[in-house]
Amino acid sequence: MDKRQIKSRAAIYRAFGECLKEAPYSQITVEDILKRSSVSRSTFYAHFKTKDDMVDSLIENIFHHVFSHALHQESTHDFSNESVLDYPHLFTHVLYHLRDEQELISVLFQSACRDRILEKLRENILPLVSRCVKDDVFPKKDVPEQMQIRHIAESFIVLVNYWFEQGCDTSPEETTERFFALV
Amino acid sequence: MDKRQIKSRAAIYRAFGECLKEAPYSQITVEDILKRSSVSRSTFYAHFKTKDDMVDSLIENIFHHVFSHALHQESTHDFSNESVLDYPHLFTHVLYHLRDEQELISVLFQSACRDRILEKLRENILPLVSRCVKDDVFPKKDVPEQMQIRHIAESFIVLVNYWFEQGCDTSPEETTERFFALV
DNA sequence: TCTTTTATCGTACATTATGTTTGTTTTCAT
DNA sequence: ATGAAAACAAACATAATGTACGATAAAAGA
Repeated sequence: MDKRQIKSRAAIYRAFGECLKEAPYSQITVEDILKRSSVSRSTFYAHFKTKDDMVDSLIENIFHHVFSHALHQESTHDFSNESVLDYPHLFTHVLYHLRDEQELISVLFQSACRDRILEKLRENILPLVSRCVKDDVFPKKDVPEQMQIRHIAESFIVLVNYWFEQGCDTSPEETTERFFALV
Repeated sequence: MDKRQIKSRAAIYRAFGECLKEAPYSQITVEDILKRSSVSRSTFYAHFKTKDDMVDSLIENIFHHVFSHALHQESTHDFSNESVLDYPHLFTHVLYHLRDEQELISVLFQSACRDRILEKLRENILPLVSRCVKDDVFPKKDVPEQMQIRHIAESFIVLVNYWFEQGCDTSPEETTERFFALV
């Protein structure tokens, strides 16, 4: 991607994050973002169709960073031998990357975008948890398997939420331990 | 409240619910709601400051119905004797009332309002779960108590979510059983 | 280095949404 | 029946949205 595009997008993302500290999502206008980022109106609309579209792109961007490594580990892992993935390490890994984006994610968690970022987290975590359950990493419960998968995935998500609320006060390793203690 | 006010509000709520089936939340304008509800602009603004305000009021309204009975049971319960509240019945009760509002809640769950309605559910469920944990209804885990409370409350919420996604296909009683099986 | 491509900018503009105001009509409560 | 209060219609100022265009600056490629 062109250097200028990267710069524009970064400026927009940053400005939006700052706006979110001062006003609720629905009250932030494209106008506000333009002023703060010093990006011109036409440039904004050259990149994004709407404000919503911009936020989707921002969230996409965050999770690309968070999960690209985890996915890489998965894809390079040799499934032909019977060994099981090191799941705790994988979750810890995800937590490390989330913490890297702590400032922006914290703001998003407190905003009306919260749902969209949690949805994205869910989308990325579900396949991971799904494989865990199929590998019998967790004790089976007397409920439909899909329900248990959802339950465990959501447990991770709420843990992440709690973790961020506390300002990521515990280490990713410890947080993973707590996750496994809970489910 | 005046009959006319109730009628106006109901028309607005209904129209909004219909709009939500056709367009994402942020694209729905006050204009759309006015057309659909046949309520005049000035009336809308006499009731609500903004669209967001209207949604808050709508959600408040739903949960008033859902929780007013449960809270009543709690408040009339005699805490002076040592008996413990019938928690499973209480959760079942909440599920019954949620199911009564199934149509509207289902739409809200799929919209950008999702987060606000879940937040409200969380707000109402947390005190209930909090008391459960203090009454040792659930097995203690080796994590901070607040974290466990959050975890269990969120488990209930995700269960409700799942339940609605499946079209409330199981009975409230059975759903409560599953909840207790999970946590 | 020179040229071509492409992103950004500035400005202007049409369109649409917001929120307020005013006077009138209808409906409710008593 | 009558007064109080709510809904209405219409008009309005203000502000946001999204588009268009030529000019300028920066990056990419030869």
